[in-house]
Amino acid sequence: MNITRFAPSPTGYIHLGNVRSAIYPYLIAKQSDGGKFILRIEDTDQARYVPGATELIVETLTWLGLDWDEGIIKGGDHGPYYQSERRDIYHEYARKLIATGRAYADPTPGDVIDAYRKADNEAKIPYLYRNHRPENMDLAWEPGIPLRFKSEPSPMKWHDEVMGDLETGPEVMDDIVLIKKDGLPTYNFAHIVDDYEMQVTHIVRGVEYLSSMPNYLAIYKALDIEHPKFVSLPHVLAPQGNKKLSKRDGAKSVTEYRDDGVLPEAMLNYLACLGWNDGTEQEIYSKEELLEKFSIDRIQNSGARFDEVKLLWQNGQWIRKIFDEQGVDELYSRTISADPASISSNKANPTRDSLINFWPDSASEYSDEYKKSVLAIIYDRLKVLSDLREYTNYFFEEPRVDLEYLQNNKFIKKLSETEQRDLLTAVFERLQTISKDDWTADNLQSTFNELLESTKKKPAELFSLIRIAVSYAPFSPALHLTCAVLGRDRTLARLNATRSAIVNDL
RNA sequence: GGUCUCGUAGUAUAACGGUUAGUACAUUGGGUUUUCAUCCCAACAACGCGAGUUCGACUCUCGCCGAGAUCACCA
Repeated sequence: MNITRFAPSPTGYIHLGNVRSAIYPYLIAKQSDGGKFILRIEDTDQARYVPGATELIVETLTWLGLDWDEGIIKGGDHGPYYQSERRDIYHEYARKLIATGRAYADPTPGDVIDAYRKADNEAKIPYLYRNHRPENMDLAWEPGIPLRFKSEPSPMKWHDEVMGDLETGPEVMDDIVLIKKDGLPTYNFAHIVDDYEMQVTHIVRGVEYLSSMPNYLAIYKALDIEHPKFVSLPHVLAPQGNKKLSKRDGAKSVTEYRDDGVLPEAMLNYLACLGWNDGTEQEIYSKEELLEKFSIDRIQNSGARFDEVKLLWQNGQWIRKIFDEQGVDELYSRTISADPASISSNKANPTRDSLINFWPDSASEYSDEYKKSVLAIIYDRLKVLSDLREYTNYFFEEPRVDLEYLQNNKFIKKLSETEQRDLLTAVFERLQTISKDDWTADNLQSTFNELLESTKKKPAELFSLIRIAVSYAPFSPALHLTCAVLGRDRTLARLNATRSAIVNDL
């Protein structure tokens, strides 16, 4: 049975680099029988605390469908799940270390410590606090005085589930701070206590913690507790350069992608496969398939670059997949609400922007049924749902007649204006004979084919002319489908409007 | 600087020590009764370098080079 946790600090939004360290532990926990995924908030640094960050974390996980079994909001047997509320627990463990002589109170002022560091750096010797231990090592500790670990340097060996067998020499072990002046623990100490208390079996975190491992291992040993398995994830790199993805360099938050119309399925799929694969050539994975196929030993151990183009490609695949497998109603529900799940499952914590509308403003006065019929013919060319705003205007508002549009078209510009007028007249008159009841895509298709014969025009010429006359858009779905959805009245009116404009121009 | 990690096409990746080094995105070209997109076909394009082990190395070992991480009373 695997117990894992996602333990972010509430210091801002969650970007793509962070989410993977939520997805993988989620998969590891949920693919084992009775496994648990815990959400713990590491808020021991009050200076970096950003109001609203916790809500954003909850919102992101909920949107991605990474529901936790234990943690904030939900509760559980090992709470509280905010580290700031677990002070007494940390102090209890701290006193154990003091009792065994493995921790000491250190009142040395910060500026003195800085001076040590500066001197060592200038002397070009590695700065290690253990070389500067205070004179009085027996000072009684009480909250208000920093508490340090008393290291006993030795070589360390350990196993990492991703990186393999690792080892370091004694030179990296030091007297790290366990409890800060404000009485709260450092991450270094807090996570060890919490993971033990919460019975975590796998610590999944970024490789940046690798260099602290020897110190952590020493603390586990000093506390005489077993450590969980370590799963170190390589970095997600920014599109440019070789830096890891970071907020500083403008990494977008997960919620920004949601607001652009990226589906949670696609985000989960893309990120899970960034640095992991199951050895087959499969590209599209649902959450269920990931749960079935994910394995720690196939996690990549080199950094992976984030590629937005591929994310958007996968999103396009997912838009089609959802339409094909779950139907237009399901896809439509995604276009009017980015996250229906968060609204129902998270009433206690209503989130900002939980209702997102991806349609053009002019669509608001149209029925759901009409919008669904538009969606059904345009969905297979969407990369993100917000493409609807640009691609579907002409279904909801009258396009502006612009003859230049015709003149700039590579097919239509070959036709004279009189030819254009005559063709539109012919099309108009033929379509007029179709009754409202018979105005179906199939009938329109055969009618257009008839017109092709009777006018002796190439499809590229005739269809482009009609297409532009009814849409004035750079592109549109297949002509017969577009006209069928637009309806008889609108199609005829638009053909007529363009024809009149040409006549006036002559 | 110390310590640690990583290194297959532009990107993400595959390949019991034996393959014409595979796949996907991107790019380029072509095909489908219109456009854009989808879809289909094709092309381009990679084992960082050097030794060693071996009949044979992308794969194992060592060195080098390159890239990254970390060295806080931040996580």
